[in-house]
Amino acid sequence: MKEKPSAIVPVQAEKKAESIPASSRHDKSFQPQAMEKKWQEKWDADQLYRSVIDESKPKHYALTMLPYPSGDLHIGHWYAMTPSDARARYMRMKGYNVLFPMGFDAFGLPAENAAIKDGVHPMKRTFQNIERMRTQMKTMGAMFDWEREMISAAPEYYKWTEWFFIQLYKAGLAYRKMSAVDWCPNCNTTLAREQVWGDDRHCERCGTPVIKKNLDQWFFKATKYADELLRFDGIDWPQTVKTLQTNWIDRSEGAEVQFRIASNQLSVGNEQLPVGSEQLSVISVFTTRPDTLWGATFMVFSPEHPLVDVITTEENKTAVNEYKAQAARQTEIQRGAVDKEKTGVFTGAYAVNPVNQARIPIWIADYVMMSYGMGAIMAVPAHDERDFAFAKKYELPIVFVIQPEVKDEADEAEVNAAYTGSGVMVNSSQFNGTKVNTEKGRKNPGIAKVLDWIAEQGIGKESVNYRYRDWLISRQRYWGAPIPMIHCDVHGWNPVPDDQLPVLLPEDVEWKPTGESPLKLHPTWKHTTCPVCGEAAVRETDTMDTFMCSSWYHLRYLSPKYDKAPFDDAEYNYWMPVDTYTGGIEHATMHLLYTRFFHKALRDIGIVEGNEPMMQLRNQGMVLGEDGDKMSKSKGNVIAPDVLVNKYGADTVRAYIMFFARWEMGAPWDSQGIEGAARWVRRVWTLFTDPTPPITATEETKKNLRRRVHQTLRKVTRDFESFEFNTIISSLMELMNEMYKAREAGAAGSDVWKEAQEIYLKMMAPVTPHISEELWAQLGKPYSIHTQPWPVVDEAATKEDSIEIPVQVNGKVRDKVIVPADASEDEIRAAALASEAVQKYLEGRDPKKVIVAKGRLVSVVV
RNA sequence: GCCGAAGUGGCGGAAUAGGCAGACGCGCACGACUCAAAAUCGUGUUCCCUACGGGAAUGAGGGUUCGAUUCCCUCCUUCGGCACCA
Repeated sequence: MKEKPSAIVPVQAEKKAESIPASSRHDKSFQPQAMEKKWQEKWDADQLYRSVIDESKPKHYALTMLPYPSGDLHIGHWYAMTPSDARARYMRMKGYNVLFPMGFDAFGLPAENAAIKDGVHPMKRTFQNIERMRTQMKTMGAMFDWEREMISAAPEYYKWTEWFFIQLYKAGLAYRKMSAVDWCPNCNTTLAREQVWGDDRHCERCGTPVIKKNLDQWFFKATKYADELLRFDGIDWPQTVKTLQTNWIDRSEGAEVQFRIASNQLSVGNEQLPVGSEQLSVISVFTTRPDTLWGATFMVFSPEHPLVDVITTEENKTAVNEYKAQAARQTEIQRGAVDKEKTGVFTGAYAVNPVNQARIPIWIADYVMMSYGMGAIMAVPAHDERDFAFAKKYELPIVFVIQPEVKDEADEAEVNAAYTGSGVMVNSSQFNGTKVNTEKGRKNPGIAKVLDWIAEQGIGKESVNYRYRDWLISRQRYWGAPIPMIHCDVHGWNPVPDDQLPVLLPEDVEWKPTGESPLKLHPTWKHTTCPVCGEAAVRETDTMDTFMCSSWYHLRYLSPKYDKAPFDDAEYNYWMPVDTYTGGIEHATMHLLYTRFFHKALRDIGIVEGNEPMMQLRNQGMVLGEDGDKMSKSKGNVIAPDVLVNKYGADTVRAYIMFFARWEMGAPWDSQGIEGAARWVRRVWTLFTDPTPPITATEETKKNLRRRVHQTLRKVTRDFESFEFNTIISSLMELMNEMYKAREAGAAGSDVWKEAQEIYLKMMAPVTPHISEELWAQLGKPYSIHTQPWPVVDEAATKEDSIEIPVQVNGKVRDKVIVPADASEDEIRAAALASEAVQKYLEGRDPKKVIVAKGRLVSVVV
């Protein structure tokens, strides 16, 4: 056995390898960096990737999620963009007029935080970063049409972001409300519900746990579209995204039931009733189990419920206030801990169960959340585990109203736990004997009957509740699109008139680490006049969530310089909707849900058409560091694409990105693995550029080569259609190996060889656009390969003459027989049974059964 | 707890319709070239066995089938989402 080399040796070896540029190691004629630059400049000069309306061709709008201009292009950007580019290029060759634009999601916190640190204005920094990233992006050799670039932080863009806000406001879809909202103490701003993540409820951007604050904020009425957002008709989106959105919206069917507060308990000795208390005698609760109403033996209010103070009796005030204070001190995480023991206190008040007039006590407990449903519940301890635990602890009555059909179980259940299974209703007056199953809503016969009855009696109604909340738009930050609203003491809130748009961000702002928005602190900016009366008024100083900017950017690409409207109708009519959208799945319940909502809102306003903005969605995975961890500067495992491009050229980086993992899965980066892609690109170069030996190949060799070419074309075409990029590259590698063999056999230079070369370069062109263009030119073909039609499979050529068929005996492969491809079942059977190996295993016995899977396999059973 | 995705060699991964498991590549080993190394080219490379030949193997166990990575059931692990949601 060989010893492993000592530690010194590999270090030296590495050093040596590093010092020689990979590209010049063996083949002086292959200089990818210079060659790539040459073609990029030519494509640019020729406007090869300009996409303009062409009614003679079918259109294809390919969109990949736009980046935030952080300042440096990351390998993750390459991973997202270059396969999307390859797909767009493939569609172009298929005959589509393809739009594949790129832009920048340029508002956002990092630039503002950096400004607070070093005083550099976010505008300056952002546009510098964009310059740099655009230059870096151009090294990818992607077919981006830079004439259509949009930058969300540019006034000519955010003018229309503001305009859209006003359209939503005018349509009644934007409103202002005081409520308890999520606040990130690090980012010093509120966040939308979707932007709070994980068990510890942290900020999606910076990871800091959020807190609750009561603030007056702007919201979009996204919940109006909850039901429609649950439907994905006519769109080809990954099931995982649809599931994530469905779970996020979390529709639950049930009933709203009204309980009267027992009047003698109402606010004893309280002279001044607060606003809204005239309706106090009735309180609504949401329940998914109206069939268990007869088992509601108490009510529980959330400690924050506004009516708690009103209903609490004098003798219970101290305990209630103490409990409220203690609940307020706890974070939502502490309160949300599932295994926490239930606690609560009695308010002294009673409610009346509307179905049986039972007088039931009202408690407060922190297991009831103000943020869901009505902030109050009817408690049915017999049939709800949480209510059961609570009732046991505080010795509240437990009345079973659903009886399992098997009696024994019932007896046992009554003692130990709540019963949540199916059965028949009992103790429920006229409903006794009604069957109940475990379905939700009307599908459950018990629930359906009770729903009808409570509606008749006027004590409740069928109702649907969602976890989904309206979209909180306000951000207390400078670097975003201003919310174009003006407040006047007399006329309230009014939109900025259209002719005053955009409301520009002031440039002369001071950066103070106080956490307050510089817009608020600016001495003059917010002072303006009321659009209604012309008197002094103030501007809204909050800006918009940047997800607002990205909700419509796909529309701005259509006509980024258009100044009469957010987009030009002619462009819209030709290009929309987006045909293929690619990007990360982390946006499933954020951007991808916001943009669907936004589109539906615009549709109802009459600005856009159709029910969905993006017809097909595909998600790529993530490139991890070589250590398998998420890439981060602090871990030092970041892979820089620029370094790779300098070493290998863009084609190799593109090819490796498409090859090394299943695109939708992602995988850890492998610095050695990229050598394989580099080798492939170089070997293709060598194959095409080495002098051609004389043609000596047999007809059979040529026929076999042609067969492989067309089989590969069929496979590559199919894989492009289905986004299976890794097998595109492996198929191309295989065909290259075959071509080397065919060359060895003297096929080079033949007509079949020339066809193989042509098809090979065309298949390669979407993946490695530069070398394909170069070799295409060297073959003397007309410029450009990227405008060539995708080759057509010659099905006849793909047919095999003879096939090798494995023969199994009792499930194990024992031999392989070669038969003509068109052999009949009988012929295949005969050939298989004639095999010596098979005869050996038969040992003279007759086979019990012989199964012939035509063209595939023979299975002999003894 | 609920919902979803995924478990295949040393590694990334492949396997149209239930039909030869491990394509392609990395790595490794050996050989050619070289004074030598790198690069390049060639050969081999799932594991086990006294290696001719045979056996086992796609997270584990069971089932359906002539035949299961693929279909069904139970379980385990990892990742992601949601969660006292009424």
